[in-house]
Amino acid sequence: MSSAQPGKVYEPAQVETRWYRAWQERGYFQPRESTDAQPFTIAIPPPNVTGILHIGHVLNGTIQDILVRRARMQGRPTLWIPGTDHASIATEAKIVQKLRKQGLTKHDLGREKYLEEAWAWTEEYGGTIIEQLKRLGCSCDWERTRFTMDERYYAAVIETFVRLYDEGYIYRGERLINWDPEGRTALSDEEVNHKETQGHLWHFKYPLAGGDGHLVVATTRPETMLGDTAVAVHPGDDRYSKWVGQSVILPLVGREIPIVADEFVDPAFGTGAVKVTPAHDANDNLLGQRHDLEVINIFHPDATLNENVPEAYRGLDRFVARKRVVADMETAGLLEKVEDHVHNVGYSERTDAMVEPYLSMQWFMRMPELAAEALKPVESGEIKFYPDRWVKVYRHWMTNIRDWCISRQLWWGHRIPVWYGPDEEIFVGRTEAEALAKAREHYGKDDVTLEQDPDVLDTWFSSWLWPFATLGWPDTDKSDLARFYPTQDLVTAPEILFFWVARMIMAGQKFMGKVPFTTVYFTGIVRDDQGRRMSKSLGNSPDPIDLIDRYGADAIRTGLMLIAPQGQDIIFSEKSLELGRNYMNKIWNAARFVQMNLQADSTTGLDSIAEDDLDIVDRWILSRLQETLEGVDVAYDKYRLNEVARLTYELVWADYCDWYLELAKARLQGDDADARRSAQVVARHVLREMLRLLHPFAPFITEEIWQQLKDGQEADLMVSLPPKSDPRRIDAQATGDVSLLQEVVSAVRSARQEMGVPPAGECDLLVRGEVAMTRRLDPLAGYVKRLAKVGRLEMGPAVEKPPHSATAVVQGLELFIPLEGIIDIDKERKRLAKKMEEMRGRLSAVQAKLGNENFTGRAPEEVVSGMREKEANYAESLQKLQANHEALI
RNA sequence: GGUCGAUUAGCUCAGUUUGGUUAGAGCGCUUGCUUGACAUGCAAGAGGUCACUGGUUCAAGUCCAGUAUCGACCA
Repeated sequence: MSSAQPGKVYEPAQVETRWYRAWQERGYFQPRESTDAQPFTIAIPPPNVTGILHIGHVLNGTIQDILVRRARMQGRPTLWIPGTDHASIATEAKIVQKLRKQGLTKHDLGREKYLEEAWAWTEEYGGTIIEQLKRLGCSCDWERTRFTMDERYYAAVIETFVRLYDEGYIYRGERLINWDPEGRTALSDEEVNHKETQGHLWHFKYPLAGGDGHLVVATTRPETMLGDTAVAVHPGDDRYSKWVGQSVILPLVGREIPIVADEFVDPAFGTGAVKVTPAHDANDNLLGQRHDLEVINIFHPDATLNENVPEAYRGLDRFVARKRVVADMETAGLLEKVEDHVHNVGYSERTDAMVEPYLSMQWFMRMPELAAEALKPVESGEIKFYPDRWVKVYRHWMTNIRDWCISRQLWWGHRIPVWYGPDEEIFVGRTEAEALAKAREHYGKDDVTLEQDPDVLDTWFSSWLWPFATLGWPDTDKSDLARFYPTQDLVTAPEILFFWVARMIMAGQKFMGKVPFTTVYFTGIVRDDQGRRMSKSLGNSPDPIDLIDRYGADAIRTGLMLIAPQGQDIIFSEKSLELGRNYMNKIWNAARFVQMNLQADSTTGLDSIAEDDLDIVDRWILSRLQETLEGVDVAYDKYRLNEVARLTYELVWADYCDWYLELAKARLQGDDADARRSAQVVARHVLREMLRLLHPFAPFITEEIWQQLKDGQEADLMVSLPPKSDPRRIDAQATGDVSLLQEVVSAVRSARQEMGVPPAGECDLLVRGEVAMTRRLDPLAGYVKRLAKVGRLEMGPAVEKPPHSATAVVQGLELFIPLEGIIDIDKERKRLAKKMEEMRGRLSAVQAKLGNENFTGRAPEEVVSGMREKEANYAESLQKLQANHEALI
């Protein structure tokens, strides 16, 4: 693969498509064949099949790809399984909406035709998000892409239902469930979002049946009064105790209903008397059971009123009915007052319709045992959460869990494998034939007609199998399953901790006998620059593909990771993408520079240079590289990817580009052939190691540069090795001396700039200090001259301060820059005064500590001696600054 | 109401796990620079009572308690 002469500005578009295709063609996304190394597997959190990529997916996908690419470079057989889920309710809502535009309902079409529509929809929009993930650079094994409605996956879902039913975990019952009148389906508790809503508290008078006076009840939902079957008060409430056991006449309906006493009633809320609607409120339902109250359902499935209410209200929508009831009560003189009231109202996760507690026959899964089992590995640390505070949230949910309503009144999904006999007898089977066989045996005859349950299963009832159903379960002998289960890391948003993560753990234990992963990384939420959650309705969600077009995938990945601390929300702004883009451009140009300086004999490894031939700045950058590698390993172990990104960024930009390459120029552009070659080899070596380090974050640009720098026979970077750690490269002497050099250079630059020395002109520099110090600086003199634009450099203990010079003090060294005719004495005096001020501050802070006997007596010896050393240094510096300040003429 | 998180420079955030240099970065701002890799750049500079109040400690941005504000989840 060849590319044109690299330009000054990195252009990602062409590089990215070219490399993605090449990797795919070379089969790098598939796990390597068996090696001794332990496989590394990640199952993607399946996005909705008809969904499109948003910035949250970008964050999530980037993190997974970083982990996967690192593992792959480490030589592990690596598998990232991609796929999508069918998003039963969301997809169905879209299709129903589309049909509505054509004036049709799904019932007009019939189940079969409807499902054809759904599949057509899936074909049309499905796969978009998969293509988008490719643009991001995700190294998923696309040949193993799975969909929860695939034939094999479907069979796995049915299999689990049958097994769980046979074991008694799944049962059918009439319960008060969360009903979504928009989607016209039951929901699980987790699919209900509670939002604070501004409402009212209406005070209604209910006349006593005895004909003498009335009771006042307060309610937030007036329309449900039509289904009231009691009024309740607290048993200890003196205001009402005389009426307990009597009854009231329900206004507008005329029904006589009892007044009951129940501990549940809060005497302090409203009037202390509440209306009781057992069919439409969870608490009222429990109360109704205790008092054996009648249960009157007043709603149709679409939340219009049914035949159980007076004729005038029938067919009205619940919100229309609310107004009508209030108006009628007012007309009847029974509305005492209305108060503003903020309360929590449940809304459907998917359709945002107000959820109606609704009495209905549904299928449920018994949860407490599964939950107790699934709590153990998280408590014991077998599964680790990052950040670990989610353990507490998990524990709370797992110990307060309720049974899971798994049936949905939808058609798009896995149809419940239950058939009913003419007498409603239940037959469960993997196929109709299996159910029929059971039925024939049960009834003792062949001529049996069965009807299948029309409902489908909750989407999460299929995605909880994701880590093993994607690998071929229930075919347990399939090699994928044996080889890649359990997976290692899961990367997901905390909002689906209960929906998905917890249930996957349960399913893994139940069906595989092993937990499905060992690490769960919870990402934060990506917010806009005003801190708001990204959402379609707000229109504040940028299109990631557009961003990739404009900045490049690498820039987005690195930009995002630099600002994404583990598990914290991210305030997204294009500024961070600019940062990423500039960073990529920086690397590009560093590589360009290195290449421009390479000669045929310098494309060799570091070991081609004798240790003695390494310059001190070579030893320094190699030491910095090593420090970074060690820090990066620690950060990876703790899943602190932003720290990995930051450490790498600092090495690349601050150490390598700003200092090392600038320092190396002296040799690269000099006449000494050996020095030139060693600089080339080290510059190339460190660059290559940085490419390895950065590859998981920025796969495209690193591969592109790698190809330009690699030896002919070397592997592509993506399947190459991680950077090689070598603790012997840590070099304290080089680090110390180079940092002295940096301080001297910075001090001279600062004085020059502040005194207004023309940038192009050279100045002289005189350094006065002890021989031990100047000797350290001696070999670096050439670098000082070059970087600080110094002409004549003189060092020694006896150096005289020339008149009219600017001064600086660095680590006890006095720097004099003669500026005859240029220096502004006043300005220099102020500059020095400021430095002295700063130094006095430090000195007095240190002296305060040392003056405290408790400190000298109780702090560790090395802290105290360190402090004394500091005191001496500060005092010396201050004294020198002061002397120079006074001597300023 | 319960639980958890956040509060550090004008803005966005690191740093808090394991208390001990002069609290860092990017953006923005000021000044200078067409420096033979890069103006998507280089150099220099300004900018911080680390939300508040107490406590522990020789020592607190860091540990503990409380308060305030914002946010998330649960009820």
